[in-house]
Amino acid sequence: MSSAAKTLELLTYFSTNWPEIGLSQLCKMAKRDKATTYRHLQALEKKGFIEQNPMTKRYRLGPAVLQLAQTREATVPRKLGVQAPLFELANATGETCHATVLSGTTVYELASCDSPKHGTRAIIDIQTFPLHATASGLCTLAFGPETLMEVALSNLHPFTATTATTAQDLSATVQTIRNTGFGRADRSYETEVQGFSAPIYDQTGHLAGAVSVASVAARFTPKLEHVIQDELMVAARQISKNWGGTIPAHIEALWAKSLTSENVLETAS
Amino acid sequence: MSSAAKTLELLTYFSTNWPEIGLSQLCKMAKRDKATTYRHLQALEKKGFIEQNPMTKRYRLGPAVLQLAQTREATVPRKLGVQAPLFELANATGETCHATVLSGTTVYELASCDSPKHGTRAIIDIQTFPLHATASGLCTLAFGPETLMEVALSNLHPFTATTATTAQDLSATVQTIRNTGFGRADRSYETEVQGFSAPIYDQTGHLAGAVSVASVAARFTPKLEHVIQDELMVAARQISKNWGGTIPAHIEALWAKSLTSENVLETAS
DNA sequence: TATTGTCGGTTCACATTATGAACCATTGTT
DNA sequence: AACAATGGTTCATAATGTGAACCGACAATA
Repeated sequence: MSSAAKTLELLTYFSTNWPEIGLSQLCKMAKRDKATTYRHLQALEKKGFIEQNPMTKRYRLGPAVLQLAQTREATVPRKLGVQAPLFELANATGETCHATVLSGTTVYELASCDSPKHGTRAIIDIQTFPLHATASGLCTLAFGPETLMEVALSNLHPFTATTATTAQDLSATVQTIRNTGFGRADRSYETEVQGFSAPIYDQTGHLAGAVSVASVAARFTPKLEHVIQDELMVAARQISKNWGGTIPAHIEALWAKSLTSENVLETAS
Repeated sequence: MSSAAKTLELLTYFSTNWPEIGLSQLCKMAKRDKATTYRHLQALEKKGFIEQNPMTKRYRLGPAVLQLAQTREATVPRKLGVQAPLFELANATGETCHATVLSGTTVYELASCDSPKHGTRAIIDIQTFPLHATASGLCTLAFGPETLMEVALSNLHPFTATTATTAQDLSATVQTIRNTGFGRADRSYETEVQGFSAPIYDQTGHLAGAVSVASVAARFTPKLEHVIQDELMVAARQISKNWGGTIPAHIEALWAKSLTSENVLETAS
């Protein structure tokens, strides 16, 4: 790994829960030598990516990141295009919703919205979504570039008892998603949470991200599933539109089929 | 310069005016070898700091910066504490206002507000403020850590005819500021712009940034100067309060004196 | 007061890593 | 067809990164 990559990696240890980190602490987290870590921190500090709290001597994120974020959002207004549909989705489903973006081979959280009374809230803990265990990740895996599968297979961390941990399991899960048009994670990341997800597309015509609903398994019902899928389609279409893309025909076809079969179930019950 | 620093430096070339940059172009800007730049870009991309537009093959800032910014602002809500006072300042003075933060030895733009009809607007061009030529920079130099002077002296770029270009000039300018409590840049960064600035403090008790007014020299009058200084004090006090600090007594004393002498002038004229 | 542990930060011999001239493949222009 | 861009790759060279050991300061413990 390049020295630059190691340096950048240090930034990922800063989070809302842990905003200030001392040198020794950071060494432990990153499992690196103190001298090395110190030099990396120096580089980051010199460029304004971190700064040292003069009181505590600990490090925290610096002003440079604000500028970059401002430029990014002015260039590619992903967050802007996600706010309203995500709020609607949370409102309609009564569950917590997320929007994620795929960049390279990583699924990043972009925004999150609690339902239904709260507005869009700040990202709290998770910053990247595991490809093999979350609805967003699986959805991205199913409809994103083929090369993602290798990355996913290289890290099949078993979060829960139902997490896919073999290539066979994972490929079966992905296949199901490719057949239905919806990502689904049945308590595979957190016990007691069912995730549903739909793909988002931008002007390139490729998958750009995913929108998902995290439903508490306890209060989950087939009727709710129906509502979630329904609303996910609406949200995915709207966000794609806001991002300058459209849902590809083959996905729409899957969704149409899915709806039909659900209607059949509904009329049957 | 460390390889990590070089890598980070690439990020600064992305701006709202120039959001997407190709490999060759970036090489020219950074004056580096193509292979080197390419490897650096790879590192940045792998960590999500940039991404490649699949259409144009050009690079742009990635999603990772959004997360860092979110964490930074959640940790140290600088922007939040600046918005309202800056708007008031722009309103009251009728000029464009800026807030800057000092991080390490660099003065970063934090927010900017056009007057009086426009709201707070995005940062457009400048991202860091030269210490020796801008009101914010000079103010920071005057009331910030002593070590800044070395940094300032190492880069006395002559922006205009009145830019301080010698150690003597600069130290005289700084001395004046230390006597008045206000940073001032008389067409030393842009011809036709008079800058005024006041220091901001946070909970550490040290200077944390500056708030400034960029006044068009053409429509500048002693009366306007009075208004600007008056409003700068209000803004600096409020922002310092929002950042958990207060204006130190010696600065307040300078301001009080400055006001008195102005009143004398006023009654005399 | 002496001891111990931890902190942020520094040194220097060692070797991994970065570097850039020259190269290739592709695309659009003249 | 020749040319000039582009993004991307190779490999010998050399600069840069690395980490065990060290330092001084501070805090808790005995």
